[in-house]
Amino acid sequence: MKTQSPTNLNDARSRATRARLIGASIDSMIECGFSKTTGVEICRRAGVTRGALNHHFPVYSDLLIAALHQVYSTLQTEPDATSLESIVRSSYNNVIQPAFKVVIELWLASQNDPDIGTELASAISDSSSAFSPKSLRRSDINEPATDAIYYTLFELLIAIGLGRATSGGKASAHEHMVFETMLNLAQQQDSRGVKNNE
Amino acid sequence: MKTQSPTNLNDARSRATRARLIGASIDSMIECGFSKTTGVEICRRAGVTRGALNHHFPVYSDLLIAALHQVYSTLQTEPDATSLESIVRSSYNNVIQPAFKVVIELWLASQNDPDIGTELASAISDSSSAFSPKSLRRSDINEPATDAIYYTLFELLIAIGLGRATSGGKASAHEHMVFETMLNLAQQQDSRGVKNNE
DNA sequence: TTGCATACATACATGCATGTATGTATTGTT
DNA sequence: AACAATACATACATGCATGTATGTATGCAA
Repeated sequence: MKTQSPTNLNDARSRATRARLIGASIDSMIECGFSKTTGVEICRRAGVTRGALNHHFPVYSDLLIAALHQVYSTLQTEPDATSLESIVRSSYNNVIQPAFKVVIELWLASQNDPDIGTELASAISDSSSAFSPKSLRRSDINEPATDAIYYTLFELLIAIGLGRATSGGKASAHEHMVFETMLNLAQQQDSRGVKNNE
Repeated sequence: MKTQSPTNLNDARSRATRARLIGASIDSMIECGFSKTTGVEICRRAGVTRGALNHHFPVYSDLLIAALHQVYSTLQTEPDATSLESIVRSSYNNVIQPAFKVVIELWLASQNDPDIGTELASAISDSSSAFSPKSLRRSDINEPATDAIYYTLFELLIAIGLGRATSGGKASAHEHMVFETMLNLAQQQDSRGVKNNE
């Protein structure tokens, strides 16, 4: 029978091995990039053989999809943010995470190899929902004239993330200046929004 | 003797082959990315065999360095720009070039593989001189308080370049809004600079 | 025209990643 | 206890990129 006790030993072992493979995939993509993240490298980091990887993920791209879903789940913008400023702060905390480099790597990899785009299509759409400018847009304000501010802040977040990704995860000397500028823009927009709603 | 007529046939042939190899390298890096740009792929595009590549570039990284130098030479910001706005316009025309993707690819590749960073160190320093925020800073204005504007514009240029690189070279639906915002920021800064100089 | 250097092309050996098939030990079921 | 399924490890074959060695044709100089 398929039905087994919930504290199945094999099941727990499988989950642990899967988690280690997924974690090793993320670490490898952060440190080695997308193209140098190979099955051999993942198994080396996870401390298992390729037999284990093939057993749990017969289709290699499924492992990458699982890893990407885990990355995106940790990079979700706070959904209950009320002001644009708070959304900017929350998103900033996302893009400065080392895992954000994986998102950028995937963008470029799927552009360089269309097959990757199709194989990881589900993960990519997940990405857009987590980082789309829509998450930056307050539902109570939607004037076309102010879209530029939202998109500009969105682009600046991406740029900061790229800067971190290309600097070993460390902030550049001027990152804080850019962040302060972003906060100013967000606060101005927030105050305009309040005035418009009054 | 080494001294030959300036219109040496062999010399012209060599230059032509080198140019084709360098051009094929750039094209491959734009279309296939850094990691998938291989000696085989370059030779296939250039229409020569790997023997020719090895003859002209016994050290493979020398070919990449030559290709990157050519990329950077075509992405130089206009040195005689007078206003910040004109510099932004000029830099914008650079980052929307397909070749700018090569710059981003190199940033990530050298981060993923430190060996690449050391091998292509000369090309990378070339990059910093071509895209450093210093090129955005007017020599007549250098107030620390206004640095944030320059760095913010710099980051936005990078973000636009990344957006192009991850969208097949085509502009996103909101790119023009961001560009207009950048021009506004630049014009405001320009007018403040004039007032300060009066 | 003879000899040498240049500019390639071809061929072989090596390393690495992947796909796949099979062996094996542990776990779970009856 | 016997059988079967799970969770691996090991081994083999293949493809691709690279390094290198050698063959060869053309240009150039004496």
